[in-house]
Amino acid sequence: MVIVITGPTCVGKTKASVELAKLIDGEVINADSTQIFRKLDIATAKTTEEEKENIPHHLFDIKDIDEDYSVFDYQRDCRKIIDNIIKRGKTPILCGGTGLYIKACLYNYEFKEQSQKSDFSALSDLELFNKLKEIDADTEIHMNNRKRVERALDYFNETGELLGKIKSDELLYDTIFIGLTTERNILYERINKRVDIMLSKGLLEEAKEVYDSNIRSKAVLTPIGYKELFPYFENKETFENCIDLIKRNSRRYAKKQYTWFNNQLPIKWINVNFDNFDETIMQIKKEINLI
RNA sequence: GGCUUCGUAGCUCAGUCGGUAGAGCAGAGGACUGAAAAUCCUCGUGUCGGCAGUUCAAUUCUGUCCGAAGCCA
Repeated sequence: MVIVITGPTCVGKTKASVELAKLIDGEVINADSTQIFRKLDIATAKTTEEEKENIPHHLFDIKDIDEDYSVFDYQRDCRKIIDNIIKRGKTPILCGGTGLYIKACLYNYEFKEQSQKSDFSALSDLELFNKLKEIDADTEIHMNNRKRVERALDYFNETGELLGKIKSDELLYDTIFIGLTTERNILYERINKRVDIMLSKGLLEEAKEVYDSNIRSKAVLTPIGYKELFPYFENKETFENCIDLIKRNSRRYAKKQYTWFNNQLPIKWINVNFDNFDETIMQIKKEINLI
């Protein structure tokens, strides 16, 4: 059986995964797109060595920030590790908030091995969209979502299939999806407070290091907590405004995660008891035993 | 105490030469197969500070009261 511990940012997934692993002889697999990368520690709220409590952890710190990594890679890597853990008689616990990674790994998402990005830069958004309309007259992809329009065209050229109309509703593993949650305003307070805690742990220094590296890869520009501080390093924005932006983007991220989870995964939601976390762990355990 | 300016959406403000109002931000909802902490879409009724007057009609003009800021005593 595979256990997924997910939910919005800042609900205590990390802690829950370790506590649960201790209880059921499990191993934790990272399901967070940003914690894949080395050096991105504080901003991504990565599990520290101390927090791991000797529980095996997988897919953390496996790439440098100038390297590329995508859902395709994750699917391959994660499945390999899941199979290995199960073979050894232990329980894999996927822990993280990147819904797409979780779904791509556990469901019958089919990616083709050889994929190339075409150069569409000569075409305007409208021209590109019209090309997509030719192959898929009633596409649901919006014209302004250029990234996805381009991907749909490439996908059609490679596979002859229409992106967005692929079925992926078959679960490949016996899985239980646990979603940790709490009231929206409590979560937002926690997020705001955590950014301040991150600062006290050295977020500014970490961000400065990333900034000074001059690397502007996906790994650097995707997480919340670095790019927002760049204007401050360039004296274009006040420190306070940059920090507020980090908090705001984190709150929006949490909201978007709810939208995704509620519409894409069969999640069993559990209200976190922050004052008595053991009780929360017991609730998770109870859910697992029902299976 | 006197004078001046201001009071409009959760916040910052715009506007109505009198016909009950709209931007940005915040916020909410949604989409989702190689950037997913990404990318993209949709959503604005609020005693226009209170009361009274003029008017067919006042958030807009007038008076007064309340509140805020500034200047003069």
